[in-house]
Amino acid sequence: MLDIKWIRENPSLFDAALANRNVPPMSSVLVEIDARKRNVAARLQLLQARRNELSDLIGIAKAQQKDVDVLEQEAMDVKLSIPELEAEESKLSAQLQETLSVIPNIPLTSVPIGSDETANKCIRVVGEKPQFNFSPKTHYEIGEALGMLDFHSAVKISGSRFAILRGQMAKMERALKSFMLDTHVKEFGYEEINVPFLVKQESMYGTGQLPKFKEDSFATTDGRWLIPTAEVPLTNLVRDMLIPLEALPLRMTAYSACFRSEAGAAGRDNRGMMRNHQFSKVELISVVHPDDGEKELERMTGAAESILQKLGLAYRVMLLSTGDMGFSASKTYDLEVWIPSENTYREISSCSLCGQFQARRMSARYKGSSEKGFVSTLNGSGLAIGRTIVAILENYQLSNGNVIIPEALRSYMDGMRELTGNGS
RNA sequence: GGAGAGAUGACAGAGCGGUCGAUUGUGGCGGUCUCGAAAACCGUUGUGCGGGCAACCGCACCGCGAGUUCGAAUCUCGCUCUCUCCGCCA
Repeated sequence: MLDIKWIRENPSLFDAALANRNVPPMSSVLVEIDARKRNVAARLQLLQARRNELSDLIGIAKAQQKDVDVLEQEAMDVKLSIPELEAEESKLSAQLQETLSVIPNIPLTSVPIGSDETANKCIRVVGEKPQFNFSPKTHYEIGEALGMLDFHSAVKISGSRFAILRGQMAKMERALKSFMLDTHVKEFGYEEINVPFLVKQESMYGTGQLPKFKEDSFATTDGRWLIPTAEVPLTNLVRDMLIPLEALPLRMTAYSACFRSEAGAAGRDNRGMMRNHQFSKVELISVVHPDDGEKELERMTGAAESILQKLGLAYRVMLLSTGDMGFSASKTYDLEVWIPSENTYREISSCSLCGQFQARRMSARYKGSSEKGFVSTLNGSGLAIGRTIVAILENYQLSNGNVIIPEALRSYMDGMRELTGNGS
């Protein structure tokens, strides 16, 4: 949610920013609604003021046992003209609110301008791509050959776009979860949190999934939503809170399953575990003073990168262009990991600064001795576990079909050095 | 699922239908005292919106939504949520 006051004062800046996000200009509509609303409110308030004044006078007159007929008559007249204006005002407020709630965040000036991902800017390329003296297989070929990735059973049980991990690979998923959480807690000072995977509508609204993107997520029969990311429950921890300035920054990390309908993804990544309805992810959340957002984004991105570095995976950091960013973001770095079978980099983490956009939606504020305001929120994957497994399988594959387990993970896997397809 | 209790300011906790936007305590801020600190004492301290250069003024807000009334935190109804007890259950 953007600040209508800011839009009112900077209509052309606002429209220019929207244009960069492929959204048509909206300032004139918004300013118009806002002006009408304030006009109605001003008239309403005059009537209310008179009504309150008359009520006080009646109270005083009655206490003095004076005649109140004239006063009561005027009070009655005033009273009757109020409801119409009230209805008008709440209608305009709702209209303003609805219009604002589907407008995306404004990109920071450091974000490259462009209409889609082709305008994204590569910030750095890190790590060594593996060299193979054979043609590298896809992760699903490797996993199925090892008997550890079972898509047939997944289809039988749940349908397409699910995966079942078995044996050593199931263990690896569990190891990755612990490894990532431990790293973020011990090295980067995040608090480990265990969150619900079902949330209320208000929570989805707070982080920006609703009302605009309801077709992207799954709803339950009792009106709750399956979280598409742990960002939702984690960030909503500060909803309706007034946080003491000295408590900032808040840094939290959580593992969760994530559920996405992938409604618009027909035909993309149909095979394997790149794009499933359910996947595992370790999420990072920061809540900071609004001045500290960009600095914190760098820090958070660094934390996510450290996982890739420890796992020895080659990756690059992309600064997303204005046209490729998510709804709530004002600046986003994607981490893209090297995928040998596709001979390309694929997204494995997305770290976004949302500024005060989410905080305004969910009323998350901070208060210091001499200042107060909406906090700034950030979220980032650290990392998507399913895609991390994909990357490990492909980058560490051997010609005999086995897969080397990255050293950083071995202590979490009873010292195991390779996925062999034998035993569990 | 059954029965009961409750939702008030950052937190705790009062509040006969008429200066109640709200007593009080804690916390915060400022000060007195002190070499300094603690304690004690004094003062101050809600949020949002609108108007004004400003001092300031107005409106709304005591879970949410309706209603009664000239006037509602206080009365009525509906909803939501929380808590306690019983039952069931991982």
